Amino acid sequence: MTEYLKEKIKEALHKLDVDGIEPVLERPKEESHGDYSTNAAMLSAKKLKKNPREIAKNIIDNLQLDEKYISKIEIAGAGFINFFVSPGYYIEQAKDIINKRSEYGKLEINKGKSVNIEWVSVNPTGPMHAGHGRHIALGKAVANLLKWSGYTITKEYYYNDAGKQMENLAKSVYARYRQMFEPDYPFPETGYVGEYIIEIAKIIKDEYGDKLLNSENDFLVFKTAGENWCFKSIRNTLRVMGIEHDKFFSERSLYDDGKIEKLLSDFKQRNLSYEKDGAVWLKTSELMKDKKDAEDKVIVKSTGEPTYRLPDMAYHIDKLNRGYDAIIDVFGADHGDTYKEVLAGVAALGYDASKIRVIIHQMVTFMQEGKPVKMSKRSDNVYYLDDLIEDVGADVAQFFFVMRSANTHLDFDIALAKEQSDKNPVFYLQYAHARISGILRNAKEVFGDYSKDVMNANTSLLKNEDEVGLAKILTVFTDVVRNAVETYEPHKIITYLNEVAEAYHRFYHNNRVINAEDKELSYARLVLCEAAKVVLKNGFDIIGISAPERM
RNA sequence: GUGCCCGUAGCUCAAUCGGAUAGAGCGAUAGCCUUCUAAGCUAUAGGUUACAGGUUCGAUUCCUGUCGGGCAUACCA
Repeated sequence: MTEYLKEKIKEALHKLDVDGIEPVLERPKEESHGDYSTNAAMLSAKKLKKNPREIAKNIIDNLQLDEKYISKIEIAGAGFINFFVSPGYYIEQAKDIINKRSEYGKLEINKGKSVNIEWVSVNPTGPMHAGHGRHIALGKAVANLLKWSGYTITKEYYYNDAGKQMENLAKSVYARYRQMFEPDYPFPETGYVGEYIIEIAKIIKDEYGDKLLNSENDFLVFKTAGENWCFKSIRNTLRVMGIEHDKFFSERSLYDDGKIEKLLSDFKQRNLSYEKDGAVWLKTSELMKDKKDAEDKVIVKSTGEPTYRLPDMAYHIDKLNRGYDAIIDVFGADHGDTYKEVLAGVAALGYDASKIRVIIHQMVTFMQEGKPVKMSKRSDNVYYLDDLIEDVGADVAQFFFVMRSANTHLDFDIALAKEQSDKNPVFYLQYAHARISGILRNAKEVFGDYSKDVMNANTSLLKNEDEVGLAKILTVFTDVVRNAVETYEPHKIITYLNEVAEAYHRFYHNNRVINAEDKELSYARLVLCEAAKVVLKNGFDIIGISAPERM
């Protein structure tokens, strides 16, 4: 419908010799303003040097619309043109929704294109903590959105197995192992203090006994054991969250393939890097001219080890070379500044960095009884993601993390999330789905297998406010998905589903669906139920939560 | 100090490229279960959109400044 009206309005504008403006078509909040509204006349006012209301009249005179769709057109306010859609159109759409089922809402805007989305990418130095949850849930929902927009998608996990952090892990495990024989053996100042390190150390002790006590200079066993243990933990949590990556990309492989050295020499060759104080610097101040006080950044430390920037750039170049049409990175706000340097470096070597889109999300504070939950890596006072999922459930966690816009700070109310009651916003949505499912089960008992006949139902019987209102909201799902896709904002789906659930609950409350005495009306209303179920289910799929048949 | 994000109802947050009377949930108050799931529905109260300017037909949205919060300002990633 949106497309249809837009097209028609443009045609009319063309006839009035107004080209090159993009009229906005929106759904007004106020019902008396119609179902769709456009500001086309206001936008043309300057060009035509006429009163917007007068122009609006001219536009309408030049509009050729199908009466089956549009029942009334009005000019209002400063020059808005309001369109009233025929109720019958909405009702008719419900059958269409049922036919499309799991395809309803899917777009083709990115059909035939490929996208790579990289997220999670937690280094295997420990189990994931609750704060990772937002990142994980958001990435999952964005990945779903990309898929719905038509992309062929590759989900990727990049992990740093070459840097200091892995060494640190190895040292920590070694220290815990040795402490089992020598309780006074010192634990490294910057070591990982979590309980899990002791667990890993025990595994090593079980396998090797005391044979590795003198391996201060060869941490390989400890590193490998640590990495394996941590990855197992991480993957397990991801599995519980319903996430499976297609590819795990190791930072080390970039070194092994010589890509780091190649990159370094490329920068040198182009005179984009220089040596100072024993380190190699990248001329980021020149590469990022639009940023006022950009400083040059170190890419190889004076110790000879590259900083994270170099492998990060090499990694992105690798992805670009793999030929994706788009590359998505999901980062927390703590990485908000650094990716710009990485992109600048990539672009400086002639790669098309505009293909890379970075989604930044702000941090999370977990609230318990009105107070923030303290988390400290130093003291092992960590709220792990596994604990959170155990406390509130995977669905609830997923929902809460995606519920809010990513670029605003999130307060996660654990008590509210735990609440198995009407206070919990997840259940409001899932309950609508379960409720419909219950009615459909009932319908089967009363009418037998009704599915075929329902498609022939006499939907002209549906005309009260609740019925039309529900049908109306169901038809805009595709527009909502498109909007969410374009902005990479899955929370918009939740806001919308809330409206769907609201419309359904109201409909349910005022209209009995199943009535053995009135089969015709029952069937007509079952059409609405089926269609509402499809929309809820498809929406849940995108945000990544389950669609319960019973609650 | 500087850069990024944010400031909307008592609390947590929405608000379609700048649109019409700024909306939900929680909390508060008052109602609704002999009828398909009351995890529901209905109604009421609650706002100078942090503050001060600017841009224009029109600003929560864009620009400037002030105040307040988060993150980043490493040869950690």
